[in-house]
Amino acid sequence: MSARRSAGPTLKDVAAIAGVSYRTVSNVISGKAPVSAATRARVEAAVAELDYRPQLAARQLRVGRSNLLTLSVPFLSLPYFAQLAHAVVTAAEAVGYDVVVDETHGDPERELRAASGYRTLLSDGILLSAMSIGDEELMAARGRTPLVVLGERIRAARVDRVVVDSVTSTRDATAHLITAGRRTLGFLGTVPDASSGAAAADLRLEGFRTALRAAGLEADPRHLLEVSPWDQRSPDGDYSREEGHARVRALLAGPGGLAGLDGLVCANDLLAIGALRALREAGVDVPGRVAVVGWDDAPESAYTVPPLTSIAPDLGELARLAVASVLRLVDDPESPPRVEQAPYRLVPRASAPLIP
Amino acid sequence: MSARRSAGPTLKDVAAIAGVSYRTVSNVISGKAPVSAATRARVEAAVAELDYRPQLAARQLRVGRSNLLTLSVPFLSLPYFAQLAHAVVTAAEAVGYDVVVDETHGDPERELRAASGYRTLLSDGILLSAMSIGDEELMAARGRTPLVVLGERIRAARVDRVVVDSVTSTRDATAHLITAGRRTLGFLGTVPDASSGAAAADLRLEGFRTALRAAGLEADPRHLLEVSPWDQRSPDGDYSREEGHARVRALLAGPGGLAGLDGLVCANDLLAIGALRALREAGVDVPGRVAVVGWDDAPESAYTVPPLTSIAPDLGELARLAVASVLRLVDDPESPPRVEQAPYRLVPRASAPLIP
DNA sequence: GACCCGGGTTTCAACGTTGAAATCACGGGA
DNA sequence: TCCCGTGATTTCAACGTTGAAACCCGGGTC
Repeated sequence: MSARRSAGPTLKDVAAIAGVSYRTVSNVISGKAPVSAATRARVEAAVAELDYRPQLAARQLRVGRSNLLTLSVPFLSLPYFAQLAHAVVTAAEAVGYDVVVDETHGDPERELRAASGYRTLLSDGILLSAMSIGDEELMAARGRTPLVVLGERIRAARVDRVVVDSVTSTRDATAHLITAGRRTLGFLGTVPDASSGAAAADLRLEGFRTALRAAGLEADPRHLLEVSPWDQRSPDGDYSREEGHARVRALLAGPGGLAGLDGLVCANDLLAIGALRALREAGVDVPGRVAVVGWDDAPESAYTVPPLTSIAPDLGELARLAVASVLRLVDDPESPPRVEQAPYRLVPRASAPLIP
Repeated sequence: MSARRSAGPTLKDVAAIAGVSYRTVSNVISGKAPVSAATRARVEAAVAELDYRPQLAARQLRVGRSNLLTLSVPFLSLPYFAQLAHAVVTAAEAVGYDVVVDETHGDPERELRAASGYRTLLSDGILLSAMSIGDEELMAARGRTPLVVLGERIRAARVDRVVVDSVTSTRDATAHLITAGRRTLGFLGTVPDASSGAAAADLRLEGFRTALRAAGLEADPRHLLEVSPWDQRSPDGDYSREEGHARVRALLAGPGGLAGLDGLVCANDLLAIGALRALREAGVDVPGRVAVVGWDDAPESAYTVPPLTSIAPDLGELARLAVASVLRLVDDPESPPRVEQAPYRLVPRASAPLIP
């Protein structure tokens, strides 16, 4: 026997029981038109009896809205994106929207498909956290669905974006180390090829350099630690704890060892957590000998040994701005693109105390 | 000026350009009916020219499927649920489904709403990870939408479930400590009120006790550490690092102190991570004096100090089983409910070595 | 040469909802 | 008494797609 379509009562079924036209039932449910108290009561009873639920597909077909947003991120399993997803779901819910989560695994093809709205045809808007694709590709691939880009990888002026300023935030983090008296600073997380790598990392490196310049310092090239190129098969990408661990261990094992390094700025918290482990394994005191700062303020960063000083982006605000932006585009597709900034703050912890 | 509906070309638009009936365009796209090579080419050209995308709402209305599943979890920001969401999205994608993520915050009302399918009317099935509601409530609230429950909180026979065996897994973890020579064991994560608390925690406690009994041991009641009741406002629930930290600190500060405790089984990794911090702060050597095991194998657990021994549920398999179950229900709503088990394994790390 | 077959294509209707406009009931004002 | 207005309700059509069935046409078959 073939599986029948799951029936489900319709407006007409409810109407039949309540003894009214199905349009009246619709009126009761939507509240758009006035309905007498008596009929309203009858209709509501019938709705309850049948456990009627409006069929969103039909409604969407009629009104052209699905009240669904798509959030596209590389990996939901990374703390940053998990937090982001949490924030976006919360922000969307506050305005009556649900969120479809799409994972791109950092695959350029999947990111393009996400930008085009391919798998998500029924969503009213797309929030895309890009990791592999560039401006031109994005602009070429985007479809009619309103799109807001999260993060600084994309810099095209013609698309809406919500960002946290990587340059100034990392500058602040670096300045924090300098204020604490650190003079020989390193950066963990440079990327081999600027075009294929994560742009945010470049910007953070730029912020690092800006702070050094402002203090009249310069970084030893040996202290700019490059991470491995992106690997599709790795579930964690190249900004992982493993990568941080491996890079710092390599530095320690290298000819110069630490070579006087007394402060390490990491492109994100996971790298920093890996770095902490490598330093600990080598018996290097943190923060005594080397101070460490991260970027993300992952929940676990308050529980590392020592607790990690980090840049905490305001993801709640980021999500609210992003949702507001995309809904603005839904209302008015002609609305000119904007770039909005979400705030951040430096969270000082023991890995980089102000008094050394 | 009112915002116009975002137009978007339809089958008819494509048909007009290609010079065929719109039904033929549909045939080309669905591939259900044979189409000559010539017309296929013309249609495909027209599709490309207009950048046509089928309107899923209309398709869904017609065929009664949305190819959308809803995953409902308490908090996406907790590592376990983030990993779970990742696994579910991946498993769903493999069979052509997208996933809508719903966060309940552990709110019973929201869990019931999720079970009923209220906010997710257009999804073909629901995967619910319940935290607050019980069997009867769930059975009363569930609607027509196929539902699969994840986890052991719900024990009703009349609903499909996919679980990881909490009792035997925690028994294994406890036995691991006993094998390593630990004799005075404690459990972190008992819940004050069995009915309102997390059932998984009860089962894990049961597994803990089973292992003790099998070894002829008994737990000192002082070593059964109860966590605070669930608090809606806390973003992390009662199974948090903070809670683990606070409870173990309280034990250490109490009259008996550790009182000989040499092994601690934790209901999840976050509690264990908090416990590790409290022990470290008090100068208690782990694993020298106290061995610690967790449950979850959160990614960060490999990077704690010392690295945490943990039970690793196979979430990939869990997700695949869950998706398969719910799709089976979609195909055949009458299909009798099943309970399926996902495997787990013990991941030994330094916090609980076999040789003390 | 009439008939059938089947690939290719089209016509028709329906999925469940809502905007727009028509209809109805009723009471108050002229 | 008649008309109007307003609140309440209904009729009508349409959103874009697909299942079912009809249609068309050229090539065998007898």
